[in-house]
Amino acid sequence: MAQQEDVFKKVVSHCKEYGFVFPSSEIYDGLGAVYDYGQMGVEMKNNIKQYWWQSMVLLHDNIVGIDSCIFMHPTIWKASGHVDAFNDPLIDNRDSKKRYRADVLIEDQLAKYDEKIEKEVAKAAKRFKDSFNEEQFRTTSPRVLEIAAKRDALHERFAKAMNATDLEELRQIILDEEIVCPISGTRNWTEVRQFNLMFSTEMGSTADGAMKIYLRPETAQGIFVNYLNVQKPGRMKLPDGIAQIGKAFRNEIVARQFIFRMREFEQMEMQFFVKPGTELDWFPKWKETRLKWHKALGFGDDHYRFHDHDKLAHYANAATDIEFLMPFGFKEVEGIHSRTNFDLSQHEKYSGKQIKYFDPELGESYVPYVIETSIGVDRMFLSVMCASYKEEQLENGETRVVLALPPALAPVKLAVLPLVKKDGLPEKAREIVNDLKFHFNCQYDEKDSIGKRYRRQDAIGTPFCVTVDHDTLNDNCVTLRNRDTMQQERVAIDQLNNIIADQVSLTSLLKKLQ
RNA sequence: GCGGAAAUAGCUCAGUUGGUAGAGCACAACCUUGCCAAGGUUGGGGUCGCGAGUUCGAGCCUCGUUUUCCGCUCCA
Repeated sequence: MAQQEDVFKKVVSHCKEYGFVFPSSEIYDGLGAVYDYGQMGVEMKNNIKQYWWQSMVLLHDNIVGIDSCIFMHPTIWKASGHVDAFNDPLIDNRDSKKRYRADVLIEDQLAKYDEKIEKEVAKAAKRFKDSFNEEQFRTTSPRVLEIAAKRDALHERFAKAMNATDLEELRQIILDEEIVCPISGTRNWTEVRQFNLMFSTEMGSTADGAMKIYLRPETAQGIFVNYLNVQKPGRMKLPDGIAQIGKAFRNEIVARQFIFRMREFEQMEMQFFVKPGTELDWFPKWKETRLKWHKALGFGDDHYRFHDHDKLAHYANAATDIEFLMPFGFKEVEGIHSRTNFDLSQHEKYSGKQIKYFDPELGESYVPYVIETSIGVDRMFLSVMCASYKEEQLENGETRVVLALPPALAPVKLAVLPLVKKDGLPEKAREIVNDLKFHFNCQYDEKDSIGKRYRRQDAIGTPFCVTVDHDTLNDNCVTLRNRDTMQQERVAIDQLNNIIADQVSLTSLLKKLQ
């Protein structure tokens, strides 16, 4: 494990050293949990996004894409539940250093009153045996009534405090109820603090006319609110899907582990709309479809597993994660959720507009059910980096650092290298670059020894290198070197595009999905 | 946000009991060489995370602060 985390550290510094990922605003000491992509990183990230987009939109004739805005009407986040659910009142115990949600502590306390009542009932049942009338006992026992009264009073006080988001009152409740920390057993509590996980800003340039709006915490809602806008002009029939790639923002309390959890991140989400009652048939289909997409990258099937949720979110009736084996363990990369008709129904309720699909076969309208696949671009990027980073022992005893990226995801596809920096070889190499640069990303490098240049390309994952030597000037052939095998073969310059383009294109990956 | 550790060149690090910064690699130019991290010469790059304090003098001591890492906590 320690060795594995060591690998993770190496990946992080490799990312910085070779222009993949930098801490944001680094010259100003950085900004917490925000990272920028560099010249290599952006190419690879774009390739990942293309792979996903094409697998969704090109390969499924019933899935289309959209690009909705980060700014959306604030009521959308009330409807989705984010305004309530993303606001957690938290409290720390000073002795155990543990942090709790204040509302959860109080809810536990409420449950304890119920337990007390049940205990009383059980005790009485034991005592009176056959003559015991439970219903009567519950409604008349002074002991039970006293506990119930306390419980109801607490419930009312709690609900009032939550409604008003009165943090001091929440703390006072915890003190009055003498709630103790389950770990330390003490009542040494800090203040209750509100953590709003949504970023907000103001729209409107004058102070009095400004409206508080949020930066979206997920891209999904942009799809839901546009469902009929897309479905109608597309004359789309259920089941149909809408895909979107875009930024989302969450003000995480603790954001760590490099780009695994960032405050500004990018999602690739697809919402698949189905007939009510068929959603649990579609759910396993999408699980398999998505797993296949991951496995096609060739990192090994043992790097993936499903993690089915036992505890479901309020909107879901089935949920699973696709987890990837990172150096720090299996971690969620993608979520697949059966979201029922929760979101569309909520938007009907809050907007007052109908969001129904007219089913021509049934001759009736209904709110579609939704299967969601949601994958984090940055997490995907990190998993690709971690799985590709290798330190190889060579026969001559040296180690070489190589990024064994799937060629379709590699930022640079081909490096063209003149063996020496004279005798017309650089000019010949430039010619090759100028011809092939229209087809894929090429680099030209004439600095340092040929071996060193190969290693530099290995470090950024370039699948192919072409070397121009003196013979090239006569026979128009070059040596083509393979990154993974380090084998070389002599090929004609006019064959290069044919040989390379196919192997580095997304098409080769996408065909595995059929 | 709490506790622990750390912060010196692009990277990895050294820097003695306090005396105004070094190495290797990397980078740039030139020479030599030419198929798997070659050699030589020269050069660029650091107000030692930031701000105070102690001191004649702080990379080093004290306090504060920021960031990162580990643990806790949280995670639609």
